[in-house]
Amino acid sequence: MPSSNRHVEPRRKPRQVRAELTRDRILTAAAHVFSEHGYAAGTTNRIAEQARVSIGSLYQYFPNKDAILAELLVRHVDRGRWDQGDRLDLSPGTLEQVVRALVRDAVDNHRDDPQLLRIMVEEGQFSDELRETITRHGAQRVAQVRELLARHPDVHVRDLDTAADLIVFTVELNTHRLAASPQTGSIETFENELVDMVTRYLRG
Amino acid sequence: MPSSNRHVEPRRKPRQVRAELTRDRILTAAAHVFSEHGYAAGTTNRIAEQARVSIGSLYQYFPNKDAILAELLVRHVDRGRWDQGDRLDLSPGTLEQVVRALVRDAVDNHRDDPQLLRIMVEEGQFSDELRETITRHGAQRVAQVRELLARHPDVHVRDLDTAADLIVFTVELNTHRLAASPQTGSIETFENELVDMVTRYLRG
DNA sequence: GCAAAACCTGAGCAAAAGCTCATAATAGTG
DNA sequence: CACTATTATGAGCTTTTGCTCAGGTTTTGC
Repeated sequence: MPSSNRHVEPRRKPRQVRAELTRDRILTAAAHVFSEHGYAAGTTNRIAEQARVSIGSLYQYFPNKDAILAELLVRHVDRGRWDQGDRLDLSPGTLEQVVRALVRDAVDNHRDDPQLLRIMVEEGQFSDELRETITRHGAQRVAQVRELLARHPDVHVRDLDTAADLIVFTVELNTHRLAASPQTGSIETFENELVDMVTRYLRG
Repeated sequence: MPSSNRHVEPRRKPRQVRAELTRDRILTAAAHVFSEHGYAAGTTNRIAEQARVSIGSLYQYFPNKDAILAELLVRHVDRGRWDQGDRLDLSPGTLEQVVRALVRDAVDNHRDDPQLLRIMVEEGQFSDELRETITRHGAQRVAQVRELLARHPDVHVRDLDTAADLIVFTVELNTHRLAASPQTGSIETFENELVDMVTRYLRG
């Protein structure tokens, strides 16, 4: 392929509704194709085909393939920010209730397309700026959970930082897996056990 | 690229030592290149270059790119099988000791090249047969852990199957992460917390 | 209704990557 | 040493794929 990343800025800015629609069709198709075939095998032609749009149209709205993935990631992060603090901030109740809220939050955040998220995080070649955003986003969440734990009287662990890190990651990954693979056991059972594990850990 | 997977059988069978050596050089180089650049960007030419071997030689021992990854995976699985039961079978001691052994085992199993393992599992396009092998291998391990838990008097969980599944996966994934990313905190601290989490969970 | 702007199309170009094959070099054998 | 089997080489063929551009269609503004 020709050297990627030649253009960096977006192309045309949609001015008509149908253009906005086309853009959305492309993004939806891209999400579908990427999560189905992976980033490398998700060709731009395949995306255009899936979107029922000509390849030319695709390149009117996105300077290159990377930009499409980047846009998908930005959208995901934005949506995450939207309902971020809601459930967690000042969430009261027993430790178990807090943990359960945490798990539910993670599940909700991955409901749309877990495969895609995985690909975005693991296969995408992003700019340093975007990578920075991702990292900061993760760190922010860990910090948020840390504060939550610090405030709860029932939490007894040696090191709050490590604990927050550990449980955020554990919940995240198990959620990934739960959503991604056709699970053998029931979802509720798994959620209960996960909540139990984290809760008992935090209780000391 | 030309349609992959045209040949399925291996090519030449090495009859001289130097051939065996070349084959090994290729595999070693492939492991290096794949874990460095990912599967898609790990080109066969790059592998050959890294192995200081001509591209022609590479294709004398491997029918196509996929076969190289497949061979790497087979080798990994075989090596895993080798020291599988050793530490775990009939491992005595407190629950915490058992769990710690479990964690150490996972760490050891990923020590060689965690990046590569990730790529093999997540980016590789394997035959159904090979996928079957991977799945069976995982299920076997879960079953093994399940038995271990069943035997220990201090284990109190609602559902042994789910518990075994949960902790195998959790330990696995956290190990992945620990090994793959330049960790912020110390390794020991993280291991201790992970062990604590699992132990407290199992204790009920 | 009409011109301009916005939008869409898809054949095809150029680079990249998988892979082949004719030929050369090396190792084994008597 | 001579002869054969095995192994190694790398220029280059072929396919794939990211992406362009010349030209057509639709929408908007007047």
